[in-house]
Amino acid sequence: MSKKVTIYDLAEMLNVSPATVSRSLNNHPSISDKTKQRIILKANEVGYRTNKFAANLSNQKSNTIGVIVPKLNSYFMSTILAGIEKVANKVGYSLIISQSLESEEKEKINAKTLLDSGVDALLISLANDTSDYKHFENYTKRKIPLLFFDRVIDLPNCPTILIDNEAAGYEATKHLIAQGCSNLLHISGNLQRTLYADRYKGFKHALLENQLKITETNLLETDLDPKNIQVAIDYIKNSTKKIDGLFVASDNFAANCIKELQKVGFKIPEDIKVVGFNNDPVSEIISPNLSTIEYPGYKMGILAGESIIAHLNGSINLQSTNTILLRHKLIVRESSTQQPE
Amino acid sequence: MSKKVTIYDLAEMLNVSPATVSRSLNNHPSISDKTKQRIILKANEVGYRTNKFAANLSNQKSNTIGVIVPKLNSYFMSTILAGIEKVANKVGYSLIISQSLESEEKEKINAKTLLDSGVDALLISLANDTSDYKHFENYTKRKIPLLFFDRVIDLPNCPTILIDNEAAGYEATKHLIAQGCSNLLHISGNLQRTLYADRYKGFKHALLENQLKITETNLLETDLDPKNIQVAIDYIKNSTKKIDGLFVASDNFAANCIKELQKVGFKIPEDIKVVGFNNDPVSEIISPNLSTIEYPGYKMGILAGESIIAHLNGSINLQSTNTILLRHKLIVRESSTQQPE
DNA sequence: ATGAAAGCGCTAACAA
DNA sequence: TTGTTAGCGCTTTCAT
Repeated sequence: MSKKVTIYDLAEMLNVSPATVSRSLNNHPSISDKTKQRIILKANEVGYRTNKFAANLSNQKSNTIGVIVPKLNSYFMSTILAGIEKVANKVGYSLIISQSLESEEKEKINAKTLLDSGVDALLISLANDTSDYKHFENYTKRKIPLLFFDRVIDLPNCPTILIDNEAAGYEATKHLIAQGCSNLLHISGNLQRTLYADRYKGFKHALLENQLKITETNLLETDLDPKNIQVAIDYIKNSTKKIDGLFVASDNFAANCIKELQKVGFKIPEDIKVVGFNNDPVSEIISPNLSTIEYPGYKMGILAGESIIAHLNGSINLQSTNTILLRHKLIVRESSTQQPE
Repeated sequence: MSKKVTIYDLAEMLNVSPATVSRSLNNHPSISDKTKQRIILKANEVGYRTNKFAANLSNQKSNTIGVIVPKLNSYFMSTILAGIEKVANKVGYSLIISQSLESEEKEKINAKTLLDSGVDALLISLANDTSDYKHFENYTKRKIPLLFFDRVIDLPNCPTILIDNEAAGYEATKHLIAQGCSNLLHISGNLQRTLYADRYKGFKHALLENQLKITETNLLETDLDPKNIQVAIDYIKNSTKKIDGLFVASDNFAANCIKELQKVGFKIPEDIKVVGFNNDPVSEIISPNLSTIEYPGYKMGILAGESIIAHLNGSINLQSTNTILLRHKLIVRESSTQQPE
């Protein structure tokens, strides 16, 4: 009874050929509606389920999209994933998701595994660690479309989806300066990733534009892991010139900074004004509420999914659209403004 | 050059049979080490990659585990997923992840899709909506192992991994009572899910034990979505008896409650003491810091992954171990205690 | 220790 | 419109 029924079984039951069954099930135009109906009816009746293994082998495609993210358990990433999943699922693609845990080595292994699994396309946000991109060559070689989002790299023919990080960094910093800050610190992620490098660029641009000196003391490069928040706190406490403005490349890290700074007696925003990044829900929970850059994660996921699927369907040529920039926005809250009362 | 090389190609190159190649690549004992080496060497040299489609078809298994979660973009869920992914990946399983978005209908579709994709096992945390479990029958019928975590249901032969929600609810409530609360409100999730029903049971148990009357006004059933926080705030504001203790089934919702209550003039913990659930990072960001129940999400993921893999390997029989309870812990912070100063 | 050959279940080119 | 048949690439039984 639970023996699997194949198209051969169906063919036999209905006195047609397996090919006719296959065509009917795939709604092939050359089959008469009548037999189509007959076959589909029977198929449902006996609980026929197509064997994807066989179909995949025959088609050399899997209706599956691979995704590699640095970490699954981050609000930002899981929001992007939710967006990707939403669109992929709608059109019948499944997602094979894996995490690199910020390790280049694991990213390479994941890329290989996904390649072997026969994913039709790969979406990826790079690990901080990654400095060599050979593991993607197998994809391009086999013409498997590759799309980078958020943590991107410019590879020939691989589209990227991101925001204008430099502009965002510039706006955040300019805002801090406008609020009266003159000794700014930027807490950055790994500068090897262009998104962080770009935010830093924007930061410097704003300083320069306002005749503020830039030295290496204006930058603290970290892994943005709240576990290591103490490094940042110590840096700020021990800074020779009193830091009065903080631009942090992640809300989560920024919120933890605020909390810890408050513990050691700093007043936010009076002593130090803070702007974060991402508009994570935590930015509205922390008190004072955190100024930040709105980063449309869900939308980015939707767009990444849609782009790759459109490409797989052949309806657009991704090679030509090489970079998609999403709109960001500075959101000003209490953490960076003079309190009126 | 990028033409795919098969075992036939290798066989030809090395003047052996495809069978020998296949056996060598799978490290079959009956092949001499010498030819094994020769074949593996050649395979690497020419960049041979096994075609999973063909292997899957032949083996009728995919080295793939399906996962259905209510929402991808929740700290708690993505933490569990991170745990599952970690162990699965280590032993060569890939994860196909999909989200039900709290809809029974989508859960059913996901279950079907994953079944068709030929997952070797399914891990699932139920949608709030789900009230009928027929969509899992196809799995049990085909002897595909099924494991429920967090949002579980008792199905024959399906193990479940969860914490003792009743005990946790009891402890949280008892703690509030010990802190002097006498008019408690429990903000629950959908009571159709046993985890919420159990927390509520524990809540009632604690009230009863302390001779506190239980009426329906002690319970507010919600979807725990911060978007709908206002419902809870209104409920609290309009309550005839002044609520002085709040046990909320989610930290995220609890944190938003605190924030909004403060906005309308309530003092936390002076007016209302609050205990949340999950030990989400937000619980240490909100001020006052939120008392909560530590819920070992990452560990739950690890365990879910390990259990299902052990079962797939035949090394343990999951049918016998039907329920795994993880340890929880009440964490007391400022949101539920009298401030000394 | 190795090889020959029959599947696994579906698809598609070619025929009818 | 439908059927025949040859793959897709790997695994495995049965010989040798």
